Amino acid sequence: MKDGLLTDRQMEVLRYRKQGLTQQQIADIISTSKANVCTIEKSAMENIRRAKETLEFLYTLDATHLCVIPNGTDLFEVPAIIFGEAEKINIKVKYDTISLINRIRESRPQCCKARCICEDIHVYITDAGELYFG
Amino acid sequence: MKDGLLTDRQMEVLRYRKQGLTQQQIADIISTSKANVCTIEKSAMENIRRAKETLEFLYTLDATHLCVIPNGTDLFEVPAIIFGEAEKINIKVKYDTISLINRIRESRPQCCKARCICEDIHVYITDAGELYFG
DNA sequence: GCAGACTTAAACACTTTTCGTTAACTTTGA
DNA sequence: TCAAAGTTAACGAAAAGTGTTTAAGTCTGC
Repeated sequence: MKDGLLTDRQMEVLRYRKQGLTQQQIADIISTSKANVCTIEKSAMENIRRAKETLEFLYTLDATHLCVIPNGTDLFEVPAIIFGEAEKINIKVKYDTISLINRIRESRPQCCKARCICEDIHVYITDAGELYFG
Repeated sequence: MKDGLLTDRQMEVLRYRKQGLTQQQIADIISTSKANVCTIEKSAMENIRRAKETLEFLYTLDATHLCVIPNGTDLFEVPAIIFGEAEKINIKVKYDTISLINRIRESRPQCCKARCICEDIHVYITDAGELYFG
């Protein structure tokens, strides 16, 4: 039973990158070429993308795609967008403005720098008005 | 460039399952054995587990290692340990005692037998006080 | 106990992924 | 413009994942 999608090599490279090392420096440390470090990093990112998409699929199993909150949106404007889209398809969102903002912050902490959404957020909604952020 | 982690076969089976069909019924529809449906479903769940774990790893990348809760610790003593360690580095944990215990139980169910932590748990924390258990 | 639903293990052919090389290419900052 | 950083393409070998089958196993409700 393996753990995640990423191989040891991929995690190793990502950690070094997070520390700010260049591909060449990492290549020296792990004794390979910088081209190889590049491809390892690239396939790691690809795996991360696939992991996200896999969970998106899960949500779509019992929810429908409502809208996308674009990168750069003010967090406080998000509820109005979501309420508007939900109204279009006649679903009542089961959160009020405040608790919706809290849900987003809890659900995607890495997307919320202060009041600014710093990453596109896909919003899914069930018939019952439950929301998912992918 | 493939999309998610799940194969077409795996998504097919999950969709039928969501509709409430038995493995035998699905086997008849897609013309194979029920044992095969079982293994396909199982590997789909395994892939979903791995997708989640992959994203968890991502979070630990921008969090710092706070401490280790040693195997054998009483679950109810954990919050005090974490609050203490976080205070040392001047970060305010964004959970209170009760919700912290719940977070641990949800996040690492296999580590909590009754009130006893039965596996070392590495605790990570972000500047914002968000916690991850690895 | 019995039937139906589900799980498991071993084995097999097949496909995909990974890590690595070399060599040429583009981007970026001073 | 120069050097360092990063990317890309083509290729190979080894490893891992997938879909299948068959046959045996567990678990559950009646």
